Amino acid sequence: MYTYEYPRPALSVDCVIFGLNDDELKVLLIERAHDPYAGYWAFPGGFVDMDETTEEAAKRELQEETGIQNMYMEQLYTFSDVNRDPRGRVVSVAYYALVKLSDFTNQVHASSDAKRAEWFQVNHLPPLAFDHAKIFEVAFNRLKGKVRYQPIGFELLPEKFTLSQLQKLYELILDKELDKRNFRKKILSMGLLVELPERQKGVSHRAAKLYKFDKIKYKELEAKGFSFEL
Amino acid sequence: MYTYEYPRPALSVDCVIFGLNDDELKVLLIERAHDPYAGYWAFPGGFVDMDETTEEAAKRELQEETGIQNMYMEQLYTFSDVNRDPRGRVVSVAYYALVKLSDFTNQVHASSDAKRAEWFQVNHLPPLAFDHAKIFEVAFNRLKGKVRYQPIGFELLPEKFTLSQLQKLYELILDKELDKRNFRKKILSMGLLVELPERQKGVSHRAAKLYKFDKIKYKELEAKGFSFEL
DNA sequence: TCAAAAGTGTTCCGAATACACCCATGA
DNA sequence: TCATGGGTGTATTCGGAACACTTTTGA
Repeated sequence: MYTYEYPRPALSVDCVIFGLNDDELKVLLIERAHDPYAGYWAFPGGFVDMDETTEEAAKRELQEETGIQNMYMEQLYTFSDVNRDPRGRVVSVAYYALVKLSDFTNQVHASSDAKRAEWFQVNHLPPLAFDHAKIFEVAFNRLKGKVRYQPIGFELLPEKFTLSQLQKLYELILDKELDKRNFRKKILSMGLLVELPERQKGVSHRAAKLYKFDKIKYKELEAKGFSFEL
Repeated sequence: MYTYEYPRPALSVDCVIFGLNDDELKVLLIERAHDPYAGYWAFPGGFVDMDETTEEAAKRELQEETGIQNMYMEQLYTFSDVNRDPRGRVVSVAYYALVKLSDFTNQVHASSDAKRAEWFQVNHLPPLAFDHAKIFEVAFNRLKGKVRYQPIGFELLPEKFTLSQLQKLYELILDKELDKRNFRKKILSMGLLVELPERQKGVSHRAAKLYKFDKIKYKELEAKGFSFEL
């Protein structure tokens, strides 16, 4: 038991994890087994330990609940509505993360807890627990905003990707169609993509060239004041 | 005394308040009377009560410590380094605020506590307590970023302002000179400024027209997909 | 009459947009 | 041989950048 002179809210973290599956943008949810909100879905999360930052807590929870590691992660917002959790005062620091879904088997095995984890398409989410619908909204808007002026979209793609995959990704996130020629012209003119001596395999049409994102070059350019924009 | 099954970090808020004084961008700091960091300066802040959101806490602290009310305020970031406060584990949700300094007497009277509050120019800050230098850095960068694609600069100016004042403000925040004609052309072309039937008074040169920002029109345009950009 | 800031248009250049056809591949 | 997506260039338009002089006012 721990006692304090003044009352303290509990502090938790929640993670909105985006992944790209073929032509669909998805988020990872976990089904709640117990009340409150038994049967509802929620973002993975948990309480912050005393010897870890909130970011460390978010990564730990993610690892524990889904086995996912080493993803791109960023703080989203802190949610502190007094009644957001019926069990009592809980303030939650939300993070959002981008993962290369291709790195995982299609189903993320929920961990120890025998909780069920599943990827849902972003515009077909089931009923969410707590204020998680609000959290998702903030996360998705942040992603839409950020993807345009920082090259974080690549975090969702496999190491090697085609220009069409990249374009489709942007079309999904920004929710509008882009012109193929203009898109290619612009993205290639930045000089951040490396053309690989490889092509797509096993497709029943002309095989596309594969590219990878040159992170090192991006860091260099960024330091010189270059700004990614799409 | 309050007792919990698991230990909990304390939860506080800190506010970075920006104000514009003539030709200088300033932030409000409070001198610490006691250890830790006695004699250092810190952003106003305090602990979050159980019946208020973090945003409410930030506004309350600001009101208590400085008397400032009704300013533009936005959540900045949550700082959770394990050792950021030598007294123990304290997680702090930081906010930044923009105030019309013209609304206040030049010196903000520090409140009850007999703490000394003072406005400092943003590039001549005294030594700051805790991780407040880091907080300031994040806040200033956020301001620089946000001011370009949201019309928040107006929150720093008086109701009625001249185009030169507006331009100077942007030059200060973005830290670069802007061309007068291009600036005016662009800002006026947005149709968000209302020309008032008034002019500057008591200046020893040609008196400038006064304008005000049309917030209602901005909301309308924003809803239609217009995006402010400078 | 001087100093100091207000106010005002045009030209040029580069980037964004619009747009259509042939190519390679496996089924 | 057909269906499917891969790959490519040009003309036009629009917005950003550069740039200098006249006007007004109070000291």
